Amino acid sequence: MTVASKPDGRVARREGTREAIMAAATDLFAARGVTSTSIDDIAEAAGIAKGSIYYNFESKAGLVEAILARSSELLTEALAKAGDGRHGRELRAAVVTELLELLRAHPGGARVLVTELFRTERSWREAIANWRGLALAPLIADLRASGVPADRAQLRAAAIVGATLTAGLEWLVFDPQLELATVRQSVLESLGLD
Amino acid sequence: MTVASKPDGRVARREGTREAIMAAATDLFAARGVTSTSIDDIAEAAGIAKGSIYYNFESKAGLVEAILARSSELLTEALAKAGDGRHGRELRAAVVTELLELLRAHPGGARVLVTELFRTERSWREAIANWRGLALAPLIADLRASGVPADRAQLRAAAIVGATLTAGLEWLVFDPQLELATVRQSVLESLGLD
DNA sequence: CTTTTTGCAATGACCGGTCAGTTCAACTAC
DNA sequence: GTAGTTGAACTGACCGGTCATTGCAAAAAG
Repeated sequence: MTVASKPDGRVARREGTREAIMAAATDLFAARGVTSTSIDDIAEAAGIAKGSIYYNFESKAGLVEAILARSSELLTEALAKAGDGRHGRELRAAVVTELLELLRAHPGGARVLVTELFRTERSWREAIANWRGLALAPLIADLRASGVPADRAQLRAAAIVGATLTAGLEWLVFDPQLELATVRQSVLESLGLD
Repeated sequence: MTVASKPDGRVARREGTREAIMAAATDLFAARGVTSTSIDDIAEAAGIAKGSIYYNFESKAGLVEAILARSSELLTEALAKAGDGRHGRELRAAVVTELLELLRAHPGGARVLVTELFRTERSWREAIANWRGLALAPLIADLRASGVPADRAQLRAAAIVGATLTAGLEWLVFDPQLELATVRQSVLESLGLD
């Protein structure tokens, strides 16, 4: 082996630290909030030195943006996958399923995203707004294709995603022993999609 | 006068200061988050002295709890009113209407409540959990009366309230020019209650 | 194969600034 | 007189960001 790719073990090392930092930061941000989490807290939780955080990220805001960017990317992929080849109720049901699976795989990222979604005086506000538009695009497009006017489609998309995220967080934060299928079924019933 | 109650105009004066502090703090907390808002910011925004905040509230955490308590109280009242004498789909539709009206009247409080809802390492976490159970009680009770098992009723209540709050915040934060009726109709359609 | 060099990655003590909370003497409305 | 308010001054803890220094893996030289 070894013919093809990565010749340098250093990039792997650095990638490892970046990953450890982001993972630790995501969990702490989710539990305490961004501002209540210090860089020292993150360094300690990640088991690396404070300086390494600033070696790998420009600033605390940069770290937050990197985390939000990845969460948004995953969200966009999930909704794109749900929309692929589906329409109407079937598509909306797939959105619920994909979102819950994503939520289970990355609960911390979702919590950070949700808490930052409606903040108006944060440096990364604009970035979030853009990503949200991108992520919701497939769902909104399908609603519009079904004859729903633009502003209403936006609201309905928000309601569908909001219902799923809220029930999903309720599940993961307060009743993590429940099965995904149970949660899925409940959300579908709530949305009249069962 | 003076027979029955108010013996002193000073309590009204003090109530005014308390109100001004809570109003200013709520707006700032909603936009920037609790930890990113300083006591000096609040005093300046409220047009009162810093000392008055500590005369009227025990601490910053105490102020936050007072705000969350009032928001939760309003939420409980709204859901109780929606549940009064109604059942099934009619009740759930009334929940949507009451919540949106409450949201329009107190957008800041709702935003603070939502962002703190899923935090797990805050001093007021327990208080929020209790208030939430209390507020959702009428909705959950009706779902259970319709034959939904306990854990599912909890999830469905979360989904219904989550859908309404998410769409409602979308409305107030990003499209405040829309009519309440439009938002209401969109949420009802999303929940299959139209 | 062994030794030396190179430069990326990681470190943690440190600095300047911020903020919650305290104190208090003067002032105001009742 | 007294409950409530003011605003400035102060403290001590904490926090984001910096930087001189060290560690270390790979490349170059022998």
